[in-house]
Amino acid sequence: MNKAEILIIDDEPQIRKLLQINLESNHYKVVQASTGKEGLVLSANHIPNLILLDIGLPDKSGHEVLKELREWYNNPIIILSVQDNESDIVAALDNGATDYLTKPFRTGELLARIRSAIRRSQNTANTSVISCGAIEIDLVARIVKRNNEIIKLTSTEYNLLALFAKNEGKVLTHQYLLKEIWGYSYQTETQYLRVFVGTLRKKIEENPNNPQHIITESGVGYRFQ
Amino acid sequence: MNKAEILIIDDEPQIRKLLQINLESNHYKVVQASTGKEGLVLSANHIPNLILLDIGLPDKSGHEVLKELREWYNNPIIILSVQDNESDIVAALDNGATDYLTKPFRTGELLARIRSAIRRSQNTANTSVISCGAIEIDLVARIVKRNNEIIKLTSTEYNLLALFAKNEGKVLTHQYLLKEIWGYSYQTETQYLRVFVGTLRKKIEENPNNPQHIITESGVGYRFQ
DNA sequence: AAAATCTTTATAAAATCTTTATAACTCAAT
DNA sequence: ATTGAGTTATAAAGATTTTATAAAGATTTT
Repeated sequence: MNKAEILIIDDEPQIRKLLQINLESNHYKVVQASTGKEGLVLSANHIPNLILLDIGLPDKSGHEVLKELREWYNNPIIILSVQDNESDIVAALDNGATDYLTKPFRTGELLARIRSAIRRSQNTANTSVISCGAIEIDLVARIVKRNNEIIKLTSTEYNLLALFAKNEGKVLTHQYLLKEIWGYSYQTETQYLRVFVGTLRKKIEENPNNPQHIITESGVGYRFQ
Repeated sequence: MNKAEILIIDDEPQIRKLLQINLESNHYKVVQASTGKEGLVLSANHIPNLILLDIGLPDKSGHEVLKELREWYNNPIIILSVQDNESDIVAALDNGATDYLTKPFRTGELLARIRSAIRRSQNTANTSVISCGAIEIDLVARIVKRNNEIIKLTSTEYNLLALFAKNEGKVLTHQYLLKEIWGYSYQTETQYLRVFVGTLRKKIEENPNNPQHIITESGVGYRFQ
C-alpha cells in the first residue's frame, strides 16, 4: 500500500527528528529539507501529499517559500513557527497556508491537523471511494478495484488515476497533469503522460484500444469518465 | 457575487455580538443560534457557507452537534472553544472540524482562518456553464453537450465555440475571430473560419443548412445566439 | 543481485489543420 | 428574369501535428 508522503522544511535538526519519528510511527513517509531552496527542489521532485513549513529559515523567509510553492502546489501546507504574532498568521493564511501552528506545538494536535488537512485535500467529492462503472478507487486506502478485484498499480499510475478520478468529467490539460504528478519543471514532458495513460488503459479498460474511461482530447489533454 | 453566509452557534450573547459586528463589517451575512438544537435547525434551513461552533453549549455538547452536522453538511465548520486541552482538539478535528480556535481568539486571525476555509471549500465546486438552447458549454470542464450528450470537438473547434458563447448575441468580425483563435498574423485567412464554422455547424446545429446558433453576417463576420 | 519502475527513443497510426477546387448563394445593375 | 462580381459553403486532398505502443536503457526499490 502507498503511504502519504510529508515534506518537512525546517532548519532545526531536533525539530526535524522529532517530527520524523512521530510521522513515521504514524505510517507517513517523510522527506526532509533544511533550507527553503532545498525544500522547493524536493517538493517539485516528490510532490508530497502535505508540506510542513517553518517560517524561520536561514536562506529565505518561509513566507516567500510559501508563495513560490503556491504558484503550482495544491496540496496542504501547514506552517510551523515560533512567531505568534497575528500579522504573520494572517499573512500566511492569506497566502494559501492551510493551517498555522506555533511552536512549541502539541504532537497529537499536529497529527490531528495533518489528518484533517490530508482528508480534506483528498476528498474532493466528499467520498473516499470514487466509482466509475466497474472501476472503484479508494482514495484513503489508495486501492483500485475493477469488478471487485484489486488492480496492482505503481505509485505514479495510482497518482495519475486518482487525479483523474477526483476531476471526473473535466478535461485536464497535459500541463496540469504533468505539474500535479511530476512537478512544476516537467510541464513539457508530454510523452510521460502518453506512456502512463497507455499502461493505465491496459490495466483498467475493458478494451484498451477503445478506451471508455480515459478519453483523449487531442491537442489538449485527457478526460476521465 | 453575493455574500457568504456564516452561522454562529454560541450561547454567550457577548461573543455572538462581537462576532456579528466583525463578520458583518467584513461583508458576511450572519445568522445566529444560541443552542445546539437551534443551530442544527438553522443550518438545515440556511445551508450556510461556514459554521462557527462553540463547544460549550447549554443543551448538548458541541462535539455532538459537530457529528450530527457532518452527517450531511460539507462546508467548513470552525470550532471556537475555551477548552485548550489536546484531546478536545484532536476529537473535534477527527470528527470533521475544519479548524479549532481557543477563546479568547484574535479577531484578525479568526477572519483569516474563515477566509482560508471558505476559499478552500469554494474552489472544489466551481463550474461556469453557458447554455444556449440544447447546447451547453462548460468552460471549466472544457466540455460541450447537446441534448445532454457530449459532443466531440477538436481543440480549435472548441476554442472557437467558447469564444462565440462568451460573446453571445454580438457580431464578431472575421478579423477579431482570427486574431483570437489563430493569432495576430492570421487576420486575413478568412477561409479558415469558413471551414471551421462549417464543421461546428455540422456538430451543433439541428439542421446545418439552416443554422440557428452560428449566424452568418455577410461581409462582416458571425454571430452566436 | 534481481525485480520493479521510470525515462527515453523510435516508429507507425490517427487525428487535426491547411490548402485547393468548386459549387452555391446574395444582391445590385442591366 | 438574367448577368456577374463578391462572398460564403462544402468536399476532399495534402501536410502537419499529435498520439499510441513497443522496447531499450536508466534508475530505484526490494
